[in-house]
Amino acid sequence: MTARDEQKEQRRQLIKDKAIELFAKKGYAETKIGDIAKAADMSVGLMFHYFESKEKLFEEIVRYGAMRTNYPREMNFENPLDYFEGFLKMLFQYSIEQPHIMYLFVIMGRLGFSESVPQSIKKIFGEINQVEQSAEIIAAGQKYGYFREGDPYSLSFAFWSSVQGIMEQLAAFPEMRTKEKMPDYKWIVDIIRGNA
Amino acid sequence: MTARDEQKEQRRQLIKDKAIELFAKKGYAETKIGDIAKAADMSVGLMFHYFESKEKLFEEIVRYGAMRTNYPREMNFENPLDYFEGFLKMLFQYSIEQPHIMYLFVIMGRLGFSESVPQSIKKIFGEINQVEQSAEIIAAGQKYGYFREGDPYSLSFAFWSSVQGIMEQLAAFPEMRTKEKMPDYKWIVDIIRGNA
DNA sequence: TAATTCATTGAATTTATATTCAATATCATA
DNA sequence: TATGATATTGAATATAAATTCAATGAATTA
Repeated sequence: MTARDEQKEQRRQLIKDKAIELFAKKGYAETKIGDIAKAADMSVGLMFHYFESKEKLFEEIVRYGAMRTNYPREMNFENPLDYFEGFLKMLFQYSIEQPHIMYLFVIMGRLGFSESVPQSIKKIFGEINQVEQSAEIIAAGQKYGYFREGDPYSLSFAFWSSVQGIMEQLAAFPEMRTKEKMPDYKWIVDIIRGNA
Repeated sequence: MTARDEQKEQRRQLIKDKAIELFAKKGYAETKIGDIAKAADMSVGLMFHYFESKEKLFEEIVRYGAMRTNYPREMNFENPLDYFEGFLKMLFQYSIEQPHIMYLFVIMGRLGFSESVPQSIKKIFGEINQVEQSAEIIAAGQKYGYFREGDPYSLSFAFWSSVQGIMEQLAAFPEMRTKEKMPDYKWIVDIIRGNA
């Protein structure tokens, strides 16, 4: 890769980074190309040199987000509780160091709604189904008493919805993003764990 | 009140109802006046007969939402746990019967972000501080062992963020809004209760 | 019934924003 | 240094959505 290509890649990355933050904080429609340009300190015109359109930029971010918010499958764990504790611990940790991951989470979580999101993007999203996957793990774990009683899918839904909510509020209130003030991941795992 | 005034009030209410659902599902910017008009089965022009502008309509909804999502202060409770259990039980119940309240919750919860929201609206929002109020109740309750250990503000933040997340996901996935599939309010209260 | 007021529409206007484009500057390399 | 390629800008254009408005229809009241 030539020096110029690297430069180009860095510029693109800068734009994506700023856009991720803005899309997470304000949503797709409320984020104007002008906002992103200003955040990345460049002219609006230049944005179109790097990205074909606002939609394509968003699509690229979603594609990236799909990768980044989807570790669980790859994680290996001792027992099913570890699956959730390990993931949350990591997520909360990362959120302080690189708000990045938190923003991606917010963006991905919102895709469920938005009837206005183009089909190509919804498709990427549809392929990940955190709730479904986790429900299976919960169902299996319940047999060994790792989780509380209750419909596994509902438990999984409650758990991931809460995680989503916390990521969103953390995105909105940066003053909560310190070691001291961050929620403890164990509190959240207790949604599915109960006193099992 | 004359018959015509009543008629007018009903029309305004119809518009607000449809708008609440749309604003909750798609956000402010992505909800077009045309969308609301279509949902309320009237012309776009007529919308402006009833509401001065999209922003004023939104403001009115936020004002209404501030009232509806802010019961806790008025609730009386035996012990501090009741405060949260009672509120959540009611909220989840209502969400099935009248998605209304859920949508309002979503709208209110999102106001935290949106730097684009006009000042007048932010002001209404700023006056409610669920997290702050609840933190006090938690702090008081901890002394008597009603809640788990931990920073009261963080606990309150985690709790309300989770509620927010659940309301949002319920708004997005109506198939979860049945007695059987709804999360159990006790699961969520366990965030702050732990095994205390 | 006539006059008045309100409800409603669809088309015209304005405005905000995405997108295009021609011109210029900067960089890389022969 | 000259040439070509890429980066960058600001202004022009296109587009979509909010808002206004004149005209029409329906209800209400004198």
